[in-house]
Amino acid sequence: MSPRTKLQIAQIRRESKQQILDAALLLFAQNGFHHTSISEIARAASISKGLVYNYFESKDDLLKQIVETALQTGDDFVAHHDLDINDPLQSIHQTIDDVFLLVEQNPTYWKLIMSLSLKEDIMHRFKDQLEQQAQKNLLYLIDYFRRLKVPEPDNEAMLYAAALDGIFLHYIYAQDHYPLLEMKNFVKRRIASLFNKKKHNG
Amino acid sequence: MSPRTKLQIAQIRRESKQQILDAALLLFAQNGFHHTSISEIARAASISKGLVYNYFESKDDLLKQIVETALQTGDDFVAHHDLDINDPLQSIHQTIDDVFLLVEQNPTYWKLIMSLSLKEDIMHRFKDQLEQQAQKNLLYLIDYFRRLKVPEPDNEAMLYAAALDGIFLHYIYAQDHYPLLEMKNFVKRRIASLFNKKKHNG
Amino acid sequence: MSPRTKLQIAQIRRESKQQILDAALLLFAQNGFHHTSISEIARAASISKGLVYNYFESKDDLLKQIVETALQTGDDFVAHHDLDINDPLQSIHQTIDDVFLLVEQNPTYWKLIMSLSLKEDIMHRFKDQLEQQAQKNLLYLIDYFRRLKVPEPDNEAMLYAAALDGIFLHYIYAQDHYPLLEMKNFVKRRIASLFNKKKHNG
Amino acid sequence: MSPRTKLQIAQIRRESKQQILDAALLLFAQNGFHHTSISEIARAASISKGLVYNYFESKDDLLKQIVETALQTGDDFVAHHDLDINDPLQSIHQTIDDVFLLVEQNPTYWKLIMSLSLKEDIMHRFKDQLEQQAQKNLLYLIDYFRRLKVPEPDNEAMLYAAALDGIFLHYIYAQDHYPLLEMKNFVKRRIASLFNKKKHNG
DNA sequence: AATGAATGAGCATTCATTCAT
DNA sequence: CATGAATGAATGCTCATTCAT
Repeated sequence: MSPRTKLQIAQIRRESKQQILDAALLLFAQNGFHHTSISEIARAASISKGLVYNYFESKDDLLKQIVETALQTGDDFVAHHDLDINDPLQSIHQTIDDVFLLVEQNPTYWKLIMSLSLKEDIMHRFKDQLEQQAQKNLLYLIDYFRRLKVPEPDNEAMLYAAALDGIFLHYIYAQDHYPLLEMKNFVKRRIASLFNKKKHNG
Repeated sequence: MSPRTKLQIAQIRRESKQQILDAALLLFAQNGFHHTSISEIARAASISKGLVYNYFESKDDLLKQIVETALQTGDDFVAHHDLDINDPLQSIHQTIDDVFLLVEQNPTYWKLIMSLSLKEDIMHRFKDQLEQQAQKNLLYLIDYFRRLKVPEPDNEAMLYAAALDGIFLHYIYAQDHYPLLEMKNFVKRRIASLFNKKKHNG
Repeated sequence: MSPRTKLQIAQIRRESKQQILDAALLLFAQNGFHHTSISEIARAASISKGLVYNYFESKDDLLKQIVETALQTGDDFVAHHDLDINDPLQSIHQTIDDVFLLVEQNPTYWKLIMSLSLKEDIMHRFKDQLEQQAQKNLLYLIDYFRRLKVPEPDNEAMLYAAALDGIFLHYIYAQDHYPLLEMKNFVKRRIASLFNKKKHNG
Repeated sequence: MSPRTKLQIAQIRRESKQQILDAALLLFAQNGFHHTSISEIARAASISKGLVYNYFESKDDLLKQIVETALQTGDDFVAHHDLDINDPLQSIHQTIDDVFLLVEQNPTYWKLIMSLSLKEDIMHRFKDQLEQQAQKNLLYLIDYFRRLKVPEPDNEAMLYAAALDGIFLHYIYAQDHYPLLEMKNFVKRRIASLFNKKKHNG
């Protein structure tokens, strides 16, 4: 009789919206933005086509919200490292653990971001944000390496940044076959060896 | 108005086809496959829309031939290394020079390939070929490292393979701002240091 | 929380319905029937979308009731003239005053009616009613002119009927810039001159 | 074998475009702009939906070209009167003949223009042009009346302008039943009587 | 070999209407 | 009486592809 309470409505909205976001993320990552129709998303989310527009202004807006969620996750991850001020090697190891965890737990997100990051028509809106975040991460890495007295901290940082992105690219491409854990540990060992070598030489 | 000879016709065909391929590659890389219409390609190639279908069965076929050209270039590049059998470090340096040159000279190709490599709907036809080629390159690298007595040649090779792809990813993304030459030299130095360290320790 | 009396409910219904009608009239006249959505009407009436359907069977029904109200106003206006039987010139002047007043006081209604009157898909339901009313008004005018011994009362009546509609059309189109009062007085003067000329000639 | 000549293509294009324009004009005038779908237009023109977009950028552009044709016809009509400088009464009669002819010959155009002229969402683009044209015509009329020594030339002109638009409105609304010829002659007679009265009084 | 008119399937988006609460 | 989530038909528009010339 009486209409639903605001709480109930908010709950319904949150659930429906999440259903759409989940379905869209999966399909965008799997088939690409342009090869995913609103109809497909609706079908995958078990709702009607029209309902999508109750929650998102447009297909572009839907993508935007997905990408922003992904980038926000990355931002949160970086923010949490502001507090690490002690042992740099420890910090790097922690960072590596975190970033691998991030990718392992949300491979679909990162697949989408990587896939989109090369499509300029779609990503020019996010390019600035993406670059800033990458730059921020790079500066942390450089700082760590500098404190570890690594001889060429800038180059070393860029190399490892590239290596990590390359690893994730290969992981996403090969999905199940890739020895992600093995690579993580190897990267940590290699970085430790940089440090050890310096220590021994000093 | 004398009829063209078969040779002339073949020549015209080859040139027209190449014009289309060039225009399509540029536009696909610039604007994405789905955002490039046959009309645009025809206009860019200064021919009519209909003529495209005299040379290519479909838009997909056009893409396929572009990708195959790119992959063939990579194959040729690998094939040429079958002959290197002497100093492994020299070989690695040569390989690195070659692969950087390849990317520098055809950034558009690699941008397209990288962009497409994550779009399963488009690339599933090329995935096997791409993986085989990557695997082949990886095996060479492992072999080089093994001969250099690097302790974990498999991991080291995978790391550098990832690093190279990561560098190219960053280069393609940042285009003009990226210190590609600096990174090339740094990679070479780092690999040399792997070797030197071993030598000194041995 | 005591249940509302039937009277209260009827009161609420009447008020809600009027709110919807007012909002719809304004929006239909402002933006056109097809460019006004039920959502907009509901928002403008500060009620929910669904509630509109408690009062009106459909969007078409809503329009129908608005148009009928407008036509009823016209009918009432004509009916009130049944009683005028004395001085025809006086009657005509009175009629002109009334009809100008009607338009001045409800420009929105007449704008909507005029706008709709040419859209056959919408108005075919009202066309008969509209024509009958126009015919009735025309007959009054003819009768007045006949009693004033105007030489061609039929043509003269049709001319002035057209002139009035033309004036209202221009007024609605130009809205604020139109000298409606000036035209009203001029029309009255012209009609008086018809009469005077006859009188003098006679 | 050989492709069509440019002349043939231009011919085909002209014919197809005219087919679309004719069908669209009819349907827009009959059912209104918003109630006419591109599919309907295509069906009425016996062509495919997509072909419409080979000739018009959008549905709006199609409307624009129709309206512009109509307005151009009106412009041409006005322009042709620049040359009349002699007997004002003769000029007015000629003008009236012309404008009635214009409407009689293209009732569909004028129906559309009148119907649209009250839909602000559609016509705001043409409003300026329409008003300028109306103003120009009005000034001619005022000038004629002034030269005829009519006492209130401005008001008289506005009245007759309104009367003419009202007549056309009624004609378009009643289509076949309206005594357009009779009204034309009556208007001419009335205007002549204005003149005669003056002459006799003078 | 070459042209471009013509087709029609496919897609994003809107919106009147329904209905569970 | 009242709400707004949900539906799905309809529409403007794009574009790969075909085909007559």
